[in-house]
Formats: sequence, C-alpha cells, structure tokens
Amino acid sequence: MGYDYQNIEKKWQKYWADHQTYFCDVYDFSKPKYYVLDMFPYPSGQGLHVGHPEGYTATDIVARMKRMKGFNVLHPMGFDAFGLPAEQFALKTGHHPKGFTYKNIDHFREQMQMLGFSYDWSKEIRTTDEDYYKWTQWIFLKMYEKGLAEVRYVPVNYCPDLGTVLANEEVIDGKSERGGFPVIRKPMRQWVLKITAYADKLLEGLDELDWPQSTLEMQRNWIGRSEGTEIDFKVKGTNYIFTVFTTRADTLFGCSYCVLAPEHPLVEKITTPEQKAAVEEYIKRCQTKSDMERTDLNKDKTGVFTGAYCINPINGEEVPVFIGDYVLASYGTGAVMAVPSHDQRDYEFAKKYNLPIRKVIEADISEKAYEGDGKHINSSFADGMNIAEAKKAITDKLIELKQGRRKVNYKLRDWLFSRQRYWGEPIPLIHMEDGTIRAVPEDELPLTLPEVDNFAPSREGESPLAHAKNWLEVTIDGMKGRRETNTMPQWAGSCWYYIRYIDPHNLKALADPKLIEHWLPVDLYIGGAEHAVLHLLYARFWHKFLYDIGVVKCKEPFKKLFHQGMILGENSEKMSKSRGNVINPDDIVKSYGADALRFYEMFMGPLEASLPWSNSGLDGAKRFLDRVYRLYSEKEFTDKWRNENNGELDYSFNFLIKKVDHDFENLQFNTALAQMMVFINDCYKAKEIYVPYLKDFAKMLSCVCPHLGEELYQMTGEKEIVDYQKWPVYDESKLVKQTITIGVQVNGKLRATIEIKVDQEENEVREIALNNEVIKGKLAGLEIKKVIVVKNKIVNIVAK
RNA sequence: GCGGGAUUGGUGGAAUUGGCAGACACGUCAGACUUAGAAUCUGAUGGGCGACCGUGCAGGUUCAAGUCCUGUAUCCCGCACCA
Repeated sequence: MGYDYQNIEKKWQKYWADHQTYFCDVYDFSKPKYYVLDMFPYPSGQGLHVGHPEGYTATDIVARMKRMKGFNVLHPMGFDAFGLPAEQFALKTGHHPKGFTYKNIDHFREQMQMLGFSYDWSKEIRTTDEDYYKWTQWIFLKMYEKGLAEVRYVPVNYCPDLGTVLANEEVIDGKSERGGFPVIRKPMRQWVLKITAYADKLLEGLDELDWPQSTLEMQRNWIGRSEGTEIDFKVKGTNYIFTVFTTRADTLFGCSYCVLAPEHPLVEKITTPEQKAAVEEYIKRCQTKSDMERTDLNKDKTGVFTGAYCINPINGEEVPVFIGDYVLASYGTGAVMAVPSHDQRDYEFAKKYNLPIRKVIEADISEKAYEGDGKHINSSFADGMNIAEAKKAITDKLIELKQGRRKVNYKLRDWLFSRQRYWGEPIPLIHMEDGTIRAVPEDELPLTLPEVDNFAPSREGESPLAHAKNWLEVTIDGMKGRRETNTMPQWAGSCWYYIRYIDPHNLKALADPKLIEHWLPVDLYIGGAEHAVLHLLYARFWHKFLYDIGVVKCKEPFKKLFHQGMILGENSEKMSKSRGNVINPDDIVKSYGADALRFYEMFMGPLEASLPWSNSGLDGAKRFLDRVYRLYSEKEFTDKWRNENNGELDYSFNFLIKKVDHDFENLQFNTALAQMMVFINDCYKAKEIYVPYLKDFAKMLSCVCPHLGEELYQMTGEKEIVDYQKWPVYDESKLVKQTITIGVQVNGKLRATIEIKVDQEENEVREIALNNEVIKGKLAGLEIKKVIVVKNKIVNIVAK
C-alpha cells in the first residue's frame, strides 16, 4: 500500500491557496531578493505535456530552497497568449480567439496548481490582457520615437492565393506547404525594428552572462560580426559606382570579376542592351526561389553577365560584372569582388563560366581555391607579405585613394516586426492623409483589438484588422487617417514580461521604478534551448533599449540561464501523437501523484539532458516516496525515533545536507536525490533515528515533493508549515571521519584496500601497505622501485 | 563546411581535484513473509571458469587517465554561399 497522495496533495494545495503561502511582497526589501523565472508557456489546446513540469520543477526546487534560506523569492507564472493556433481556431470555427485562449489558460493554470508549483498567482500575467499589451505598445512607441522602428519594403515569401506572407519553413519547392500554391519573393511594406543598431551591445553583453556555452556561441554566430574592407568599383563608361565588402582585401590584385546580387539596384542601370533579356530572365528565375533553395550549398553557382565592366581601384584593371544569386542582397553591400584563386565559391563560379583565375598567394590551386595564409605574389607593393600585412597595406592604399574604408559587418538583420494577423498586439500608429505617420497618444493606450467578423487576411496581404472599418478610420485635428493594420509578432509580448511580473497591476508604468531597480536582473531563468536565439536575443534587445531610455538599471535581463532537456518517449524518440508515445501528466498525477512525477523527472538524469521516459523508473520514484512515508508513519520505525542523538546517522545526515545544498544550487538534482535515497536507506538500517534529522529531511524533500514534504514535517510534531523554516546547515565536524579505507595499487593496478587513520603519516601508511598480506604476495620476487603515497587517497607501489 | 555537445554495465545514469570506474535507481536472479499472488523486506548482480579484461577507436603524457594531450569514428543540436 502506498501513501494516500491524492488526499495529501489536495489538502496542501487548498491550504496554500487559502493562506496565499507563496505571495511575494515585492516591497519587502528587508530580505535579499531572489528572482527565479520560467519561460512562460503558450497555452495550447492540448494542455501541459510532461516536458513542462521538468523545467518548472527545477525552478520550484530553487525557489523553495531560497525561501528557506531567507530570501524574498519572486517566482511568477503567466501566459504568452497571442499566437497562431488561436487564430487558426478562429478561422476554422468563426469563434473569437480570445475565448479559446482564456479557456486554455484556465486549464493550464489548473494543471500547474495540481503539480504544486509555488508560484505567486497574484502576479499572473497574460500578454493578451489589455493592461499588459498597453505597455508592449508603449515600448514600441518609445522605439518608434527613437527611430528604431521604421517602415521598409523588404522581400518576403508571399503567397497570392493564400493572401498572406509565409515563413521560410512554410515554403517547400517554391510552393506553399498547405495547398501547394506558388510562392513568390516580393518586397512588401513591413515594419522593422532596428536590432542591428544594438549589434555591438548585444555581442559585448554576452561576456558577463552565466549562460550555457552553446547558447552564447549561437548568439555570437547569429550576430556574426566580421571586420573587413569596403571597396568602391567604378563601372566603366558610366558614373555609377558600386561598393563591395570583403574580409580579404589582401587578395584584391587577384580579383578577376565582380558579382552583384540579382536584387542590387544598379543591375538594371548597368546592364547592356545585348544582355538585357538574359539578365531579366535570370532575375525572374531567382524570384521564384525561396531563401532555402537559394542558400542550398550543394546547388551549382549560377549567374549571368551584365555586359558591363568595372575598374579595380588598386590596379586600374577592367573586370566583368556578373549577377549571381550566390551573392546575398541582404548581407554586406549585396556585391562582392571575386577572387577565384583564393575563394572556393568564386573558384567554382569561375570554372563554370570560364573566367580567369590568377593566384596572388603562392600555393597550388589546380584542384581548388587556396584559402590559407602565405606569401603574396603578383600583388605589386604587397608582394612578399602575409595576409595580415597585405590586408593592412592594401586597405591603407585604398583609403589613401579614397576608394575604400574599413568596415564592420553583421549577419544580424533587422527584425521584421509586422504580421498580417488578427491575434496580436495592434501597432499603435496612424497613417495620415498627408503621408505622415502619427503615434497613438500615450493616454489613448492601449489601442485595443477591434471586433471583426472575418479573421482571414485580405487578398492584398493585409491584416484582418483592415476589415474593421469603424476602427480603421480616424480623424485627428480635422485630418483623416488610417490605422496601421499590421499586428506585432508573437515574440513581442515575451520581450519584457519578466519586468511586468514585478508589478503586474501598475496602471501608471511598466512597473514601479524602485521595484525594477531592486528586482532585476532575473537571477535564474530556465527554459528550452529552442529559444536560444530568437526570444533570448529579442528580449535582450528590448532590455538594452529600456536601459538606454532609463527604464531599467541593469544591462542584461537574465543573469543565469539554463536549458532543460527534452523528455523523449519510452522508445527514445520525440513524443508525438503520430508516434503514439505521448505521456500525459494528468494520467501520471492521477495514478502516481504530483510529487512522484516531480521526483521522477528530477531523478531521471541531468536536467540539461534529453532522456527517454521510463514507466518503471517512475515506479521506482513512487516506491521511494512510499518508503519515506513509512519511515514517518509505521510503528516499526516511529518506535526508533529519539530526541537524543546517538550519533549513528551523523555522517550520513551531514553529508546529505552538504550534497543537497551544493547540488540544488548547481541544478544537479539527480545526484541530490540519489543522496536522499542513501540517507533513507541508512535510516532503515539504523537502530535509532534522531527526530531533528527527520524534520530537516522533510525540509529538503519538500523542495522536490512539496505536498509530501509538508505532510512529513507535520508528522514529526511540527505545527507550522515547512515552507519558511530555516534551511538545514551541515556540521563540518561530523563529516570528519576517524579512519578511511584507501586503495593500494601495484604498478597502477588495484590489489588491496587498507584501513588508515585520516591524515596518517606517509611512512606509517607505506608500512601498512607493504605489510598487507595480499600486497606481499604480489610483490614476491619483485624489486620495489618506488612507493607513492597520496594522502588520504591511494598508495601505488612501483615494482619490477 | 563552421560552431557547440555527446559516446561509461542489460537500461537511465554516478565519479568535486588525474587517485578504489559503475554511486543511486531500473531490470534480472535468489531468499524471507504469504494458501497463492500483489505489496514489502533481505541479499546478489560489468565481462570472463581463470590469469585477467573493461569508460567509441588509435596513439601519447603520467607512479596513476573516464578525466589531460594528439589524431580519428559515430551520433545529436544550432548556423549555413555571410564574401
């Protein structure tokens, strides 16, 4: 018979709710603060899956421990509630996405409460609430004021038949994933946020963060800073000039042609009449390719000659100008100088179109381009230099000629911030009749979503908001205007939610500035690695902007970040309905209890690892909790309880505290829990059990299994709840052993173990080892060369 | 191609610092209790009959290597014509 988890869990959940046990008084500055945050979920119709509680339990353990350690802990939860599924539901059923979303939120909240997380629910936020997105709009307007938001015509994947813009993932072979309609790349009017203005700050900020290496690297690569040279090429016989960006200015003497991106504005101006037809045809072909196809590395490099020539500024040589889609319009200047001898891409292109290949570094280029360092040749004043020297010399020369300059480029692109969707934050701007744009005045925020009866985008790729005629048209100071109909992308709300949690009901500001200064940054942030770039980069960007306008006082929002792994199905594959390997947390809670689920998920393995679910592993977790419960309830054991300590559990108990404290702080829950099992096993074997040890064990266990923890604590005779009790501290003196067992090796192989006193003299240890019968036997007939004694660790005898 | 990470029993995983590889669980086997089963408890459990052999593979450093170095294979994740 297992313990009655159903009643115990229900009882304590009710108690916590009735007593607001986890309410955080954010104005209480008397205690040190600790802000521990989960990435809030999108409330999907399916409810929680077993992956959610993994990260949530981890933060809950830390939150509960920190409370016992005397911190004022802010541990909030909310919902990232704008999003596509609700909109698709609306399209399908004609019902408003709001009702669907809030019903899902209620379900999610119930499930989380059923799992016993110590969230302060009075701080709950939903990004779809008007008093929340009022401030999302407010931040957007501040960015607009500072010139960080602007309208641009940018190429997007547009599907005319569906009337909407598609993400790259939604385009397959130039056709829409759904319906198979053709997709074209078309420049469309879109709002962008100039995240590139923050590229350097975003890069530098990474150095001070306690984040996973891989995530830091991903962000660095995403920002993709590279230093190089811009070089101006005049187009022969015209006044046109185009600029290329290169990181290899040293190879300029080897330039045998130039390539412009098909979208480069100069293309139509410099193309000769003879080549016009070929160029136009090529451009048309490129338009029907998606970004994915264009960037497919295995694809042949293609291009077409424009008929024009340009002049290499370093030596006056005339070289042909091509267009080719291996040059990206969106990076650098959208134009490159081609040095086939020392760049593999140019090499392939040159071979294909029979262009000259001239080497400027001494190397073999008969098979492929040489991209390494070496001595420069055929390079006039740069002959004999290495890459670094030639780069400097040639760049300096270009600067002197006023035909070049040093330049830093980034892969990071500005953030396409508008969506043609209904279920998002309206962008609070008005397009006036005279062509100007006006911001919705601050006191009119929030600009709420209008009611519409049609959630479909219009055929011109305009948002469904365009259907709301009354909302759309406004008159300001006698002038007519039309509201912006695009909405913000789903990422918007999650860019600053961690600030709102601090003061979620504030009507006058994002949050009280005093509180912002006290509570930020977030001390610990846990969530999936899938957000390593997007959310975590966007949020850092907004935070840095808010820092610049004085709203926040720290430069980075999330001090320590951790990604929990994924829970796979029992067959080690990703859980999915189609694979039939989905585990539903509701079922588990019903038949094992929330505490067993929490314990099991923490015991499975390292938090960051992706591990397969195991039903028998879950059985093991439940069995352990039953075993603990028996120790606190069955007469067989309670008869052994004592209020005087006979010392037999001293070592086990103090070691447990040390281990649990260290491992909890470092998010190594699996090993902490293993040690709890060792302690309980020791208790089972003990003749007497010292009651204060049982109280402290309940405190530690309550972090992982809060319901059972409360129950056990009460069973030791305590009247108060466990949540704010003092965290146990270990007694170092109890960890010092009198004697220890160490290994004795002969020639590096373990042959025996010996008992010694702690810190026993080296000579004595050596004698004990050499006099050991087994060792004597092993040493028979050998000459001892050397005896290595490592204090309290090992003895190694080298013999021949 | 570039970047990050992984590889340890039948399984999930342990191993602060280079110092007794396999903690803790799961599974399996045996025993106890039971009419029986379930549950529970106790014990055994890397491989090999053994000498010995064992942390993906091949080398190296060291008295000593899962741990450090060099090379290499496989897998996972991210980015990917970034000039």
